Amino acid sequence: MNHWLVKSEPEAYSWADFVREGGTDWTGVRNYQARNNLQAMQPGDLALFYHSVSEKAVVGVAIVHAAHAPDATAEAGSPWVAVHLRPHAPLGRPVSLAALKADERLAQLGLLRQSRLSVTPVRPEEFDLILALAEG
DNA sequence: GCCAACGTTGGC
DNA sequence: GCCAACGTTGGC
Repeated sequence: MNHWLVKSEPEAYSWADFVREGGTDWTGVRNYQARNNLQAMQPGDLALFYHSVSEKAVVGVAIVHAAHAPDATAEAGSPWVAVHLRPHAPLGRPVSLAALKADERLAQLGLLRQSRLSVTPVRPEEFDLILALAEG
């Protein structure tokens, strides 16, 4: 099983929206590197859900419910794909960007190394550590 | 509001 | 194929 981190601006689509809807097609990714990550996702993979810009914190865990399919919001024949994500669990408490940066064990975290990439892989030990930080 | 990072576009 | 210009993202 692989682990991931997906970003969303809460003003555009928040964890609360995600929970309310019970899941969503993760559409709108228009970057090849992020698309490649979407294509590598398999059902059962877990993804940290990060609120960018206004909140800057990991707030929950999503689970990949369906592997990639063409992004219905893109033109037919375009290379863009979406996966279907469902809520898996909220975090006990959000883990802020500052907290991620402050932990030297997360120095290689994709989010920190390439802050603009909207879908990044997360190493299992990084994933577990972030969950542990959320437990306080 | 500013700016750094970075991806894309287009002229040459 | 190179690179300058430009647009977008997202942290500060």
